[in-house]
Amino acid sequence: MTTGSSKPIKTMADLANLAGVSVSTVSRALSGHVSIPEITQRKIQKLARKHHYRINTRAQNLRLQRSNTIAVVFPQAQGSRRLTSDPFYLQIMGGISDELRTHGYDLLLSLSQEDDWRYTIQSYVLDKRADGLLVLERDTNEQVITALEQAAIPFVVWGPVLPEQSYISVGGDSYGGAKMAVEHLLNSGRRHIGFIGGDQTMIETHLRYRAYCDALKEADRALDATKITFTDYTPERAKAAVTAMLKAAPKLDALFCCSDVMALAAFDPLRQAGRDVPEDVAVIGYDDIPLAAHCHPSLSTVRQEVYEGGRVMVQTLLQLLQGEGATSQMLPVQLMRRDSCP
Amino acid sequence: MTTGSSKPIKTMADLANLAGVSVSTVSRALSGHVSIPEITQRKIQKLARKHHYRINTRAQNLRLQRSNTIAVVFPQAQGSRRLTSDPFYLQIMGGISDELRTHGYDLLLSLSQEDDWRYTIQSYVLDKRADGLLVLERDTNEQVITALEQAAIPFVVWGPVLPEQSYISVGGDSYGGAKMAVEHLLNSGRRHIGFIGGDQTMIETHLRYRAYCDALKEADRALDATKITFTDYTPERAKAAVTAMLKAAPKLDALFCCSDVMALAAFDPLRQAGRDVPEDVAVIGYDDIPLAAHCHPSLSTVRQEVYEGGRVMVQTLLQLLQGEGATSQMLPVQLMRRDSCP
DNA sequence: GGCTTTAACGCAATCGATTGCGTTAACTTA
DNA sequence: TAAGTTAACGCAATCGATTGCGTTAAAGCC
Repeated sequence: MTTGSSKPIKTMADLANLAGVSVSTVSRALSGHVSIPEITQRKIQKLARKHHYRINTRAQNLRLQRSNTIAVVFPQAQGSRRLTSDPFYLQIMGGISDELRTHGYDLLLSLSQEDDWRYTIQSYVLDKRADGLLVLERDTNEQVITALEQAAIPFVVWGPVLPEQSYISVGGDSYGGAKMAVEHLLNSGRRHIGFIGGDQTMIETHLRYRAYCDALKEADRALDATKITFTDYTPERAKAAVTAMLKAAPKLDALFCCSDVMALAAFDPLRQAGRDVPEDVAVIGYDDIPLAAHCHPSLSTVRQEVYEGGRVMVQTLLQLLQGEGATSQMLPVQLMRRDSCP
Repeated sequence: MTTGSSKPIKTMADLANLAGVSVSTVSRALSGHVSIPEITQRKIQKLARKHHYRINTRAQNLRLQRSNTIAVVFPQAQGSRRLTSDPFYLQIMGGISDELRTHGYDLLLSLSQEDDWRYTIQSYVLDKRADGLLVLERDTNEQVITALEQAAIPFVVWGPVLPEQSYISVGGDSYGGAKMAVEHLLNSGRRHIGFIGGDQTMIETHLRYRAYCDALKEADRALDATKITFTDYTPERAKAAVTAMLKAAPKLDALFCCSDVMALAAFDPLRQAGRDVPEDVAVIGYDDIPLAAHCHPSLSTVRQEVYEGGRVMVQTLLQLLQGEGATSQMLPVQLMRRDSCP
């Protein structure tokens, strides 16, 4: 076996030289075009393998007017640090990454601050660096979605599906999940149920809050503003919120939090106030992050199939890109009963 | 103001037409070349802005033989799910992303399984889709690093700096951090200190284990195999490890864990066994994830400046790419004394 | 053998930029 | 006014691929 490695084969031209044919023939041979006899195809393919030749994807994409890349953006509100504190995002990224790879797409990541939105959109899609966008959190005022729609950029948003929405989203059943959780608290005999959510303008928080209200109403319980807090999806803010809530509403006997990270952070002020979980205060979170089942007490929570959700987002976006009609999808959620509210 | 939007300006040729000059002139005007008088430069730049023209980065990069992109790979060992369970990774990604943006680089992400390593390397760098690589966890057997070195691909690894290493890495002082932690446990009067780490072949775990051994030795304590477990960086495995350890070593009065997620997962089996934290068993973790300060009891831990670490990795890689000499960096760590071991 | 058919492959334009070099016209100088 | 200088800009090659169309030569047919 004489692997005469005279010079590295970097381009099709190199390979064409070596094979004694033209670049066109190499291109067609590698892509299996009919006009090249199988014998020649195999010969050239073999040569390419031998010299570890790989098509330059970027040149190919330029020629083919595509990018074979999907950009993922996290439009994190300014000041929010949920992004770097919540494993939720890692799980969804795992699903997105795996699914993109099976389709041969690259993943361009942008952990952008709110300010950078317009720039990000233009820079990624108008530059043709990405074929489409995956948006992992709604902008609070939906400016971004409007911008994306105007720019005619294919995109899929993570979030609950609303009846009248003009864009496509994939997300868990926020309303249903929260309803199950609050009803479970009510069924456990709890009467003073607190709510801790993210920013009020977030659609997810909004839906979960509505579910909370509806569940209380159906149980003939009145709303009590002292037991309702809209804050930020971070442990710090959640902790502060619970501390304040305990002061304002000492009879609190249950807590529904819009994320597991917030729920876990609630344990500390509760214990410091002498309340046992779940005996004195039952707690239910949201997401079912890996730690939820393995903390103490283990956390009851609404499980979202987030990894699967990431994969579905990709599938949906690719359908959009291929011009097939795609539809929003509401993924089922599941109440995980654990020790914090058995 | 007559914004006659006849047709969208997508390419330099469009813009050149509009301005009545050649493509070359537009190119030079936009890049501020001296041979174009300032008057013309400003005129063309203004026109470009007016029509929201943006240079096609991919074409530009092809021409300039660069990619302006850095790829981040997570060589997760098969079966390990740390990737999608540990906020550690999110923090480091935040630093990487922010720093890359300030330098105008794109971020290509690959959450690859071990199998895909060779493919990933070839596909990203040999295809010239990325100028360099950031590696977020060492392969257990360092095969990958060898492959990268052979392929002459610029890369920077996250991890502790070893005296004789041939490549460049950025990481916290694993040995020093662990030493501080175990010494703090000893100073608190603990005598039966357990160790829970990741895979034994992981350099970080190895260094922390050596620090643990050295600290015990210096305190004239013998090693006890029943109090040492090498497992996986996930809450499930950590929990199982602690349960087993409590059976085998009932006198356990302290626990040092190689990640906060493992430490938090240790709380549950400890409590179930009737041990209070920190009264009966003190616990120290590693990383200082956001939740650590806000759980109950709040977690003592070794803080790594992970966000900053991500930024340093990028800076180091960019230095490498510019041909400047770059050096490995050991970032300082800090013992955060909280309630789990005050 | 001459003509048509067709298999196999090459030429050259193209994707959207950059850049060395050549060209044009205005300006300077003798 | 003719020759030389220089400012301003265009031509065309180039990065590494793809592809419509044209060309060549062998094969088929009468």
